[in-house]
Amino acid sequence: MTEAAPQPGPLARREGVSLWRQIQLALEGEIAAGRWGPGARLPTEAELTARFGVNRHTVRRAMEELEARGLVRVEQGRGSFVAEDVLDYRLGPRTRFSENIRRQNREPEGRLIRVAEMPAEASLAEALGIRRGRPVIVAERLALANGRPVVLGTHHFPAARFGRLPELLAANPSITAALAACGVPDYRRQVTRITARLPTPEEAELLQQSRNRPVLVTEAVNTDPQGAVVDVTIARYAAGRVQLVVES
Amino acid sequence: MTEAAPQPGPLARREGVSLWRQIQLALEGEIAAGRWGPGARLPTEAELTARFGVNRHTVRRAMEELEARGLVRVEQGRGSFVAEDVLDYRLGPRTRFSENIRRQNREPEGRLIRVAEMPAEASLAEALGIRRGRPVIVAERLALANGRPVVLGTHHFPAARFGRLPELLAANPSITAALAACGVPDYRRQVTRITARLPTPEEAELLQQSRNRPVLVTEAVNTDPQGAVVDVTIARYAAGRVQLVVES
DNA sequence: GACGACTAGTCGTCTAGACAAATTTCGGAC
DNA sequence: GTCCGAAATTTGTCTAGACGACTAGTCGTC
Repeated sequence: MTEAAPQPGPLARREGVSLWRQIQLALEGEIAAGRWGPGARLPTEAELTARFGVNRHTVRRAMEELEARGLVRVEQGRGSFVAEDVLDYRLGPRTRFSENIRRQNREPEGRLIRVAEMPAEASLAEALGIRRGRPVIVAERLALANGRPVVLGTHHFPAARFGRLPELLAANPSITAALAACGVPDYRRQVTRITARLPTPEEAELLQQSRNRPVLVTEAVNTDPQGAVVDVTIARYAAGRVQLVVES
Repeated sequence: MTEAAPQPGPLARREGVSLWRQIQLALEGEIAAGRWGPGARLPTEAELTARFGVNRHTVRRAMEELEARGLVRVEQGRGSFVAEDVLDYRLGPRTRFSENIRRQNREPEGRLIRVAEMPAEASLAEALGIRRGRPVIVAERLALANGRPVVLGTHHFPAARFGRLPELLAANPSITAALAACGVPDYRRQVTRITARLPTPEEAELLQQSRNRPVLVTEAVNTDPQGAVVDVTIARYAAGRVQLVVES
C-alpha cells in the first residue's frame, strides 16, 4: 500500500464543511472512480488517519456514513471493504422468492430460523380474518442468494388451517412447497406496504449487515384462489443488496 | 422535569451489551409506553447524561440510533423531540401526488426547487427513448402534506416534446397540470424500482430530515396513452413520514 | 414598540487516550 | 504437516475536555 494518495490535498478546516464529511466525499469519489474494486479492502482506519491528518474518531465518523450509504462494509477485526452489486427483486401478485432469484442467475436458498405457535393479537387477527387470540403459526425464514442473506421473512398463518406447517417447513423451508402440501397450490399477494428503517441487532446479525445500514421493510397479505387469507408476511430486505421492483 | 426516572435502575456494565444500546432501548421503551407524546420534547443530552451516569458521547450514540430509526427528531440548538405519525402513499399505474395526499385528509402542496435543461447521459437517454446527448428538461420538485415535506422528486422530460414545461411549472408546480397543457392529458406509471439509503446533505435539508434517517428512493417511468415515454422520475421519500403501498 | 446586541442553553464536531472484542498471523509442540 | 495458543492487527466502545454553531430569550437603546 505504498501507492500515493490522490491529491486534492489537505482538508479545508474552518470552511463550513466538517472534516468527516470531506473525508467521506473523498473516499466516495475514489470508490466511484474505481480505485478499489467491489469487495476490495480499503485502507485501515490507522492508515486513513495518517493520510488525512485527523483523529481516528473523525475517520470513523466518515466510515459510518459510507457504511450506512451502502458503499462499504466494515467488519470488526478484519477491515473495511467496498460493497458489492445489488439484486433486483420483483414484487407482484405472484411473488416467489426462488423464481425471483433464479431469474437473476443466482442460487436461492432458504433457512428456517424458528417456528412457533402463539395467539393472534388484534391487528394480526383482523388481517388474517380470524378471531383475536386464536392460534397463529409464526415462521421466521432467512432467504439467501448465492449464500448471501437477502431477506428475512416473518410469516403468520392461521393454525386452524395450517397446523401441519411447522413439520413441513422443518423438512423443507420452502413456503410455496409447504402451502402446496396443505392444499394451497397457488396464492396471490394483495397489498404490500413498504417502509425503511434501521435493523434491530438480531436482524443485522441474520442479514449479515451493519446496524447502520437501512432495511427495506415490506408487509404483505397473501390469499388463496378463493380469496381466503393464507398468510401475513413481514419481510426485511438488506437495502444495500436488493432493489425492489414494482411493475404496474 | 423533577419527575423521577423510571426504574430498571443502573446500566449493566461488562455484560456484553453496550451502554449506548441499553440507553437506546430504555428510551425506546419509554417512548413506546407513551411517557412522552408525539412531538413532545425529550430530556436534554445533559439530563440524560446525568440520569444514566455515562459520558455525553454515549448518550449521543443512543440518540443517533433513535433518530435513524425514526423515533425521535434532533434539532441543533433546540433539543430532541418524539417523532410524529406516518402517511400511506399508494404506488400504482395512476399515481398522482395530490390525490394520494388528499385521500388521507391532508393538504398537498408542491414547490419547484429548480428546472434546468441538459444533455441526456446514456442510461437516461435509453429510458426516455431518445438519443444520447439530446436535451432533457430536469425538474426538481418538493411535495409536502400539511406543510411537512414528504417527497423530493427529480423529473426528466425529453425537451423536444416538452420545451414549454419550465415556464408552465414555474407558474404552477403541478406535474399533471403541466403535462396536460403540453397535450398529455393522462399518463401511466410502468415500473418502479425501490431502494433505501441515507440522504445526501441537500436531500436531508429539503426534506427537513436528519442525515441519519433513511430515504426510500423510487425510480419510475411514465408513459402516455400511446406508449411513448413521458418522463423518468427519481423520488426520495422521508422514510420516517411515509409508507409506500403497492396494490397487486 | 422595534430593533439589535448580548447571553444562556443546547446540539455538533474534533481531539486524545484507554481498553475490549474479533480476526488473522505466526511460531512452537507434536 | 497439523494443531494450538500467544501475539499482533484491526475495529468497537467509553471517557474526558474543548470549542463551534444554532436557538431563544433578555435587556438596553433608539
